[in-house]
Amino acid sequence: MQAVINQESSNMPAYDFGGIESKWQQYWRDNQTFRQPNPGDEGFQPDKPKFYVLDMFPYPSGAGLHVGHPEGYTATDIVARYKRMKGYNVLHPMGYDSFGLPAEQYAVEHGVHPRVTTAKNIENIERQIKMFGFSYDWNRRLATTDVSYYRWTQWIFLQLYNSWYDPAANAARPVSELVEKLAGSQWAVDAEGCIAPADGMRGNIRKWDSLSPKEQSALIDSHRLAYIDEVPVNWCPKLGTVLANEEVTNEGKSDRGNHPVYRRALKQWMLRITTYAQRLLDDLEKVNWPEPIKLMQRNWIGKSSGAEVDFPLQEIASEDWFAQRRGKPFGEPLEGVIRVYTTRPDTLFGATYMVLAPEHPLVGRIVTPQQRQAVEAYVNQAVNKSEMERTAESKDKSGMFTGAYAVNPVTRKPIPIWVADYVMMGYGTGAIMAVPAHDTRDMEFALKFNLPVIQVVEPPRGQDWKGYVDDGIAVNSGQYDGMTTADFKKKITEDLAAVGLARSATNYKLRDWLFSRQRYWGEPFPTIHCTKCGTVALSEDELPLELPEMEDFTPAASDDPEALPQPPLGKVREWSSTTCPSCGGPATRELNTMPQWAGSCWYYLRYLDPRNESSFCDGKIERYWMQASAENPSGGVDLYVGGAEHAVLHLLYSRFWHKVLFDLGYVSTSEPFGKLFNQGMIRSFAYRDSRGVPVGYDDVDLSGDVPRHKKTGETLTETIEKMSKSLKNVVNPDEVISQYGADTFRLYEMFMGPLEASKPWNTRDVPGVHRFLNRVWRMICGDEDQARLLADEDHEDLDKPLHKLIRKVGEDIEAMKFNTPLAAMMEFVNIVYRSGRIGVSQARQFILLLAPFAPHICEELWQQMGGKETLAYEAWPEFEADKVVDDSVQVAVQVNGKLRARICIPAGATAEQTIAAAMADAKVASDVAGRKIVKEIIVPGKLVNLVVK
RNA sequence: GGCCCGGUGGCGGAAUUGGCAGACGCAGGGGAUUUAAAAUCCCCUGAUCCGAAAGGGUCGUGCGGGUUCAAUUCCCGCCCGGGCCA
Repeated sequence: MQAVINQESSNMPAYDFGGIESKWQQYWRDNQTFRQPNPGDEGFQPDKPKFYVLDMFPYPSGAGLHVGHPEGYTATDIVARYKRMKGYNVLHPMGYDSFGLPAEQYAVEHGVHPRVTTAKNIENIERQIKMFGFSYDWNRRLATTDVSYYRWTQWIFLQLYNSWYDPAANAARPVSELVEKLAGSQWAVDAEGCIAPADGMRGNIRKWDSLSPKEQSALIDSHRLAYIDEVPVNWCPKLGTVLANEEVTNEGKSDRGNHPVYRRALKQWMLRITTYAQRLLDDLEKVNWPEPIKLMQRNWIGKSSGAEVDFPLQEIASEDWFAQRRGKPFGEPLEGVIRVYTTRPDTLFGATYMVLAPEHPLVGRIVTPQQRQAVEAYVNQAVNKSEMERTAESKDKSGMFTGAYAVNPVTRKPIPIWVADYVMMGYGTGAIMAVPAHDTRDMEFALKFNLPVIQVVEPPRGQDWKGYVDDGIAVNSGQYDGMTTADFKKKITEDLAAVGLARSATNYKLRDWLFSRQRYWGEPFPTIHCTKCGTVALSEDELPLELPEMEDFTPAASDDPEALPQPPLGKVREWSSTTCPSCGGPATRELNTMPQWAGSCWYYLRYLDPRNESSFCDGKIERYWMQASAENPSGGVDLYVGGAEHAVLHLLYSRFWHKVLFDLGYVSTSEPFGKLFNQGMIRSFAYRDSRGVPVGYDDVDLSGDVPRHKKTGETLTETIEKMSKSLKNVVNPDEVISQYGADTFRLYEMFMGPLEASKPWNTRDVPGVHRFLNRVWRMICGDEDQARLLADEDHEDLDKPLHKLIRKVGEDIEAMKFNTPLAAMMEFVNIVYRSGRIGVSQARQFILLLAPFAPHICEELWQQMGGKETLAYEAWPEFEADKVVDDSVQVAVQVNGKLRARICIPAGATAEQTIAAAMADAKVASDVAGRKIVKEIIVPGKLVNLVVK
């Protein structure tokens, strides 16, 4: 070891980041440094604890990587490298979310097959990712477009299709179990088609064997977790596809391309995520996620509780009718009854009219002849509107009187029934009681159509009751006057339930998941449609169902809103026409494909066992990598890092699939991601001229006190914005790396600020961290001008700073703080420079601390100091407890809260000694002189505050 | 409109969560080295006032109040920016 210190040969070259980075990247590749064996593989070390650290995999767009991607990837890489040095088996994979609409759109526009453009984009983005030297186990690489991957996506779809949600087990169960129960008569079907244990049933029961085969299969289909339904969807003729609500803008245009979107009822595959609403909500308690993300998921699931209340139509609402309801069960609504869902049953006395959703089946039945024409016209235009257009509170309310009346079950007064598009068929029962006095939208509607407004809630003093929507005290509510909102809700629900007019009910905003796209570039559904047998699923051994080759895969785009959807797959006749696996007759394949979310729903599981051909993932391997630990009590991925833009959809869909797989026994944890961390967005400076036209960086002169246009000299405005091509403020990682190297890039992104914060990229600051790496290099190697500071013997003065640094860096990485340990390492290097030397063993420890952040330079310096192989598996340095405490401490002395002096006293000084030392200070003494000390506050080792009068 | 984040020097940010505000870095200034420049090394750098200087006073974490010996941190009200949901 001593031999490496040779002051004679201090003519080392300067820090050559380019050479060092390619050298070590090649070393890692050649030596398979980051290959992580699975349990059962050769070289697997079962005695080590495990750590699964995952990045949200990128969509390989044509534009390649932007600076936001490597921010999260660097953070996870630091954690992965740190954990390896701490003795963990670390799973750290990377892959590509390569299906989806953008890939196809790109391919459509450029006239190249999506497979070709996708492969090219993956190649490019992988080249970019590899420049950063991340310690991924590239053997586990996957892409959602790989046939060997999507065959298992199809397989999971089959599991969904072949399962139903058993309310008794509160879990998904195989459909075969359901059929068994029905066939064995333990379970039966009631009049409304609900399936339940037969012995608890009342009313008309239908037995399984009394049903025709068609009825049987319809009954089963209506319980599958994947089912076909005719639902109003966002149909975009121009893109030739339906879009999810979140793919439609507030203006009712397509998120991509800004084309008009129409509401249209289409037969679509749906996933019954709503059956999991409660568990998706409850299990948020188990996971270590940022609270705002949990809150967003809770809001999205949107649980509310209230009551369902029946309002009879005026013509049937006799005293007899009400009397007959008494004591009767509150089953499906009877003929002539409008059932509403309300979260505010306490405002029933203020319900002055009712509103049906335009799609409500009763609309056509109750409308009076005089009103029929107007109502039908209204309904026809309303169903074309998007949900966004209909629900926006700012939107002018519209509606139409049906001519019919219902009777308010508590006041027994007739109230008019309207139809209006601000009521959604998909929420609650599709009908509401309107209480204009205490509901914002009902109030707007009542004002517009001149409907009565009755106060039933008394707000706290000083507030206007009109439009008061919060809790208060009941008024104008007969015997209930004076009750608080909470008590009233409970009481009236009970009272109405007793007379057969209401029941308490829970509602979720969450809708079932629309799972079809009229596109080519997605996973084909492993199902066929047979005229005789209906929808039939392929069996598992028929997978994968590969996408057929196609020349012209463009969807049939049209400007005609009435145009029928024509999925591109329909053009491939030889593929689409097939035979029914059930009856052998002619059949067609499902022509829709799955949405992009499908592939990203479960990729974290495939990484565990990516080459398995007989299963999506081996159970033993899954149990090892997903097992719970003290730091990760829920189990699952130990650390998942990505942008907050996936807070709701991807993370909710993944959790849903994972729970289904859990219920069916395919995975061992109920939650996929134990710990989630959201990185902030990296934005950058954008410059605009006086007309507001964006100006690119090449044309901006920043040398003066204000930014100016280089050519015209015009003063420019500077803002911080999301990077986008149109703003000309995109920073390209390739350029930064070629100029400063990957280590500098990694350091800069970590040094910018907290990972979770949104922060501006400022290219001006990049040389700062580069300078730091140069200083580290020269500290150990020196260069032409400067001798190294490395010495054989340890420098005692560095002991305490080094051990404090070891503690700090470890603690901060554990806490996902990456900017502060770098600041601390800079301080340490500054100390070394000032003190003039560092011992080689001290330098080795320092390099190990820096290695997760800047791995290439550290590998090189490690080798320079005698390391024979990679430092990736060197033990993380341990700090010594006695070396992180100071002998003496500086204590601030305040008089009446104002800083007056700083004194240096031995650590562990008593209160008396501290006060004495403080009083001994001339400044303090003169300040206190002649005044009475009323109070002495002592914070040991930190501060003394003398309160004097 | 509701909910959730955030607002600290010229800039990015730090502050053990109630205990010395401004670590570290950028930008700026000074010095050393150099024929010179770059690079490098060392020092200074919140504002303001007093002082020739050493030094010292006052103000200061979006704004206004409050709690406390002590508030960037806790409470109330407002302003601004961002996100999510309407």
